[in-house]
Amino acid sequence: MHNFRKPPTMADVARRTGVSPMTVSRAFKRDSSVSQETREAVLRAAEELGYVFDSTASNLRSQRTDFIAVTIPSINNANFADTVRALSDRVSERGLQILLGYTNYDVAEEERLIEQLLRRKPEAIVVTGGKHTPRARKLLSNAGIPVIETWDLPEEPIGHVVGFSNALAVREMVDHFVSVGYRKIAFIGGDADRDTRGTDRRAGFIAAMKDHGLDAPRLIAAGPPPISMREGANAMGQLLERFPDTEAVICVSDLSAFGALTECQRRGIAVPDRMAIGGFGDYEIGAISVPSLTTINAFAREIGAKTADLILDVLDGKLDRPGRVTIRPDLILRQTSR
Amino acid sequence: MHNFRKPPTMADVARRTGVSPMTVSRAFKRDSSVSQETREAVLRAAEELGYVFDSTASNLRSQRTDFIAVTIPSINNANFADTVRALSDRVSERGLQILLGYTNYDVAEEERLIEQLLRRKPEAIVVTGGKHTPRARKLLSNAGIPVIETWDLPEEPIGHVVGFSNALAVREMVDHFVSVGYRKIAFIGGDADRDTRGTDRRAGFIAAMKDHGLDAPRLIAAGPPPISMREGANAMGQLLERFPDTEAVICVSDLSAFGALTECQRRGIAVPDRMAIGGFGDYEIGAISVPSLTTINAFAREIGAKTADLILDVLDGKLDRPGRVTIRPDLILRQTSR
DNA sequence: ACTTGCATTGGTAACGATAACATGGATGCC
DNA sequence: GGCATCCATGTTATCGTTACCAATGCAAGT
Repeated sequence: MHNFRKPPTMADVARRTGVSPMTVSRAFKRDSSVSQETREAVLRAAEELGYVFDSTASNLRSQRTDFIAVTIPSINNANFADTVRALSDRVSERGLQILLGYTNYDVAEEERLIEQLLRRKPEAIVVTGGKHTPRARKLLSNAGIPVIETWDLPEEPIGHVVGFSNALAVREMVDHFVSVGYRKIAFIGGDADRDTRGTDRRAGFIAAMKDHGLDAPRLIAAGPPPISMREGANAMGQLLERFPDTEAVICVSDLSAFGALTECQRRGIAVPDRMAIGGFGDYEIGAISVPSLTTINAFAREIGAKTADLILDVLDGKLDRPGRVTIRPDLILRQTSR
Repeated sequence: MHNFRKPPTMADVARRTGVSPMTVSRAFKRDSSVSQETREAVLRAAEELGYVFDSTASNLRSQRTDFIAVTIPSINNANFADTVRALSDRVSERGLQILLGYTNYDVAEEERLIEQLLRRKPEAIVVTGGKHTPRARKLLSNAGIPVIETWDLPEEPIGHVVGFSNALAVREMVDHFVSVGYRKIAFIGGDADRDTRGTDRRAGFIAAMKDHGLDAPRLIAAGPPPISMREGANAMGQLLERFPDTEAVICVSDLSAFGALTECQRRGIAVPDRMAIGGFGDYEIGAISVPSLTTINAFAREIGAKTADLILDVLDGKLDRPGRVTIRPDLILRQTSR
């Protein structure tokens, strides 16, 4: 079963093929100049020996790992997964591989993760969000590789940015809700000090309400992020008890919005007639639930794709100053609201 | 912004601290013997210089990467994400890092991915499923590292196994459905030739039906995996048109089951009275939807945790023969069935 | 006093690929 | 024919860390 001999190296393959190790190295590269027959002979010998290319040596000597480091808050979130998938698909065409880590929505954890990832010497690093510890900022700035902040529009970006304003996106929903007559509007989100995007959305909500001359006392904190469906349901329960006259609620994500919807269904509260609901993120569930969810499409896949384009441009030297790609989220009106 | 000097190495830190590079190296390891004050001096000097440990050199020299390679069918699936998270949390305590790749439910893609991952010289490799191309099997066998197949119970495992029988799990649901009186039971799954776990579940369904003396002509193929909520809804539509007298349907996952449920809701079909629905995977949505979904808990997190335990045992030399950890999925009865 | 043992530190070589440069031979052009 | 050019391949040194072995100093034990 196990093979206890030392695994073969390029030197072994070279000896067997009757060429130099350098030629073997070239044969394993895409576009190096090796004759067709030599390459085939090398690859055949490699296959016979069971040779497996050793990236670790290549990484050290060439000072290239072909890693793109990525941090996301949670591995179990369809929005971030969409972004990573689009990013991964795009950069893998160019031989780059994603090195993924998750922060649990915690900037201290993010700092640890960033340090760990940078040790692996990635070609670029993509972080979700624009809020970081001072040390994390410093690590990123000094890393000497492209840094891309996503899912946010930081005022003082570290390097490149591909994102959108969470506050403005929610504002758009508030504007619409007010325009169709809702006044007593609530917000369901996470605890203020953890989920920075959620906090931005809440801030956007409050500011927008204010601009319409409306107070915003109906704020339900559903716990530390991520806010699950279950927590959304519980929050809706709280909301109905504390502010029974609420007409509409905006939730920090479609997941909590769906949970809130189910709570209404369990309590026999008509949606949207007695209670309107808005979500965020355009998750699949919002499109298919009955009633379907009014939500905001943040174009998760597009964020990933544009991030990939940006990285490739920078690595190709086609972009020498920080790029700033702004995504415009889209309000999607469905059955849970007028 | 960018720092164009060559980044500092251990030698630079050593010079600044007034010790040898070897001592710097030791100071960066957890349990190496360096005096407390030396370590602190080294770390201080490193911080001042902005030194970042270079894993690539370490990996080559020590022949250790501290990577655990993992392949999953899709990055956007809560079950696999749960497994990866549990695995990651557990092994990261020991300084190991997950190197993740996804196969798009395709064994050819899996083969490419496995080869790519093995080049990075991981300490162990975890694959989802027990079906692979012959070359992939060979690559894994010859890799000289622990191989763990998960989410399945292959008859001829390559190395270790942490999984369950997809066929038996579905059988349990069929047994229950029959015991409470359903006879005309359908199955909604993916196309037969791609999703191997889905195919196993379908096979388990057919076999179980047969054992009850029941035919199983009501098989809806909803397309290539993964089967989304939308596809589940479409499949339910097809089912209702082709087999209108169906009493119950078992879906390949909770996602398609929820989609099927919503289609019933749109068509005014009472669940479970006129149509019972069963899912698979115990996703959050199944617990919270109205009505809540009868499903099968495959213990995704436990698979990840036990895989981690197994890997750590093997790496510690505490396990010298292939391990086989069998998970027993659990039938969860909820409101979409009797 | 002398050995033994431990804790701490240092010197040297090596991990396995490839960047940089060099070379031999074929081909093209005037 | 002579010279430039290009293609395919070889030689040498090196990327930055750490395994391995050695050495020093000091405390404890006999």
